[in-house]
This record gives sequence, C-alpha cells and structure tokens, in this order.
Amino acid sequence: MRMKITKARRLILEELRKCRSHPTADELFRRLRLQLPRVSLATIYRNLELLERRGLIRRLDLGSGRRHYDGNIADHAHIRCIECGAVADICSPGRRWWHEIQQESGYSLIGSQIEVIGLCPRCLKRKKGNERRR
Amino acid sequence: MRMKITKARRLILEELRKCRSHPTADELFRRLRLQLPRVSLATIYRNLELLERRGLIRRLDLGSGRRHYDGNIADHAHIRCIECGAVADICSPGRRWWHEIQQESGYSLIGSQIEVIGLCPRCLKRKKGNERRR
DNA sequence: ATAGTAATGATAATAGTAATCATTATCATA
DNA sequence: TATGATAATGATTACTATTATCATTACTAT
Repeated sequence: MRMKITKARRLILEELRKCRSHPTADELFRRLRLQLPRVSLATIYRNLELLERRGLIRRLDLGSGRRHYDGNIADHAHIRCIECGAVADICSPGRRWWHEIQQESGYSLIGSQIEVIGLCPRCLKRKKGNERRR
Repeated sequence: MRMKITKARRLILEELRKCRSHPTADELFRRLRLQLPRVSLATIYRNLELLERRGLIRRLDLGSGRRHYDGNIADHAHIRCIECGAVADICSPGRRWWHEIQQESGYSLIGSQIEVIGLCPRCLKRKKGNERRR
C-alpha cells in the first residue's frame, strides 16, 4: 500500500517539521485551514496517525489530555513546565542507558517517550518572587 | 485540608501498592467492587487524582488512550511491548542525567515520565518464528 | 454524641479521538 | 493526456475516558 502525497498530508508534515513547538491535532487544524480552508479535522487525525505509523513524525502522550505531535524524529526527550505548560526539547539519556535496558529486560527496543516535568526558569523566578513578598 | 481515610481511598492505595501491574481507573473500579459493591467510578477517579497530588501514587500517561496508575513511587521507568501491551518496570537513567538536564535547561525538575517501547522477549520470539516460516 | 465538612453515589456533561460513508483526488498505466 | 483502480477526503455521527454537578452520607476533632 503506497502513500499518496496529498495536499493535506504534505502541509501537515511541513508544518510539523518547521515549527519547533509540539502542536495538537486541533492546533494543526486551525493552522492548515489558512492554506486549505476546506480541510476537515478528521483528515488531520487520519494523517497524523498514518505519518506516525510510517515513522515520519512522533506522537507525544503528555499528561495534558490531548496528544501532541513532533516533526523532529531524532532521538531526544521533552521537558514540560507544570505551571505554564511550555514544552522544550532536551537531550536523551544516551545510548548506554538503552543498552543497559536491552540487556536487563530482554526487550528489543524501538523507541522511547521521555518527559521530564519541572518549573521553567521564568515560572521559577515568579514563584520565588511571590514567596519573598509574603 | 486534611485527607480523610475512607474505605475506598484505603482500598485503592492498597490495591495499587500490591499489584505490580499498572491498572487503569476502570480496572481498579472492577476490582474494588468485589470488596465495596456500592462504590462509584467517580470515587475512583477522584481518589486517584487526590492520591496523585499527594505524591502517594504515580499517573502514567502512556499511549493507550487511558491513564494507568502506579503504586510504586520510587524512581523508575517503564517499558511497554507494542505487540501485546505488557508493561514492565525498568531502572531510570540515573541522577547524573537529571543533573545534566537541570544545568542545560534551567528548569527545576519535579519528576519524570519515561516510557521505552519495544518488543518483549515472548513477542520477539514469536515474530522471529513467523519470519523463518516464510 | 455531635457539628462541620470532606467524601460519596448517581448521573449528566465534556472533550478528544475514531468510525462511517458517499464523493473526490491521486497516480500508475496505457 | 485520458483512464481506472483505489486511497483520501469532508461532513457527520459515535464512542470512550474523564470531569462536573448535587443531594446525601460518612469521617473525625471536639
């Protein structure tokens, strides 16, 4: 089964590759409508699923209730601020750790989804300010 | 605000601590009904949220569409088989990695959610068998 | 034992994602 | 370039996990 290169498909992939944020299906829908006004939300979902299965994009199941998508398929992890929701890229724990897991678990590894949670520098600053004011 | 020790709350925590699987809200609901037949699914959800905020359990946002809960709050990660869905515990990448992230990102780290995806030994064996047969 | 309040059960509401289906667009081949 | 097979689409509905609501009940400090 070959994958046809349709307008929606191409635009979704382009958008995910160029934007460094990690948009949700709905965010992509709103952006795509500017260039493709008649596009349906269903098309967004279907293409995201297909592109993910083809390994062209990554799906992030963060704790926000809706899925995020990432056009950067290089090995990396994410850090999310629990205050403002900002998501940034970070380096992954490295190949040595993967090797250890493979040895210990007996699994054959395919990928990883790593999310570290914390407070971003800005929120951290704001919180400290508030504490001092008490 | 103090947390009252109710039957449902105690049973949920006990169940999560003793079972090494990572049940969903609905699975917990079905198990709890055996001991507490009049319990409501809403109670399960409310208590899971509370226990998570108190740091007594962990919420896992895996890619399955529904949340899993983990009574083991020690620092560890998870490995999931994409064939059969089995979830096992693995060791985390270690403190050195955390330290690196903290330095690089400027974030103040709170926790991490790490999921590695692969094929479990059994599914791996089965797949290899199928290939040989072709 | 009681008063104050958090927790509960039952249910409805919400929201994100998936399924359906008739129509349209893509692309290998002629 | 025209054509035919079929994958993809838009519009809509269905599904499912989770959250909100509200009257009633259970817990606990006193």
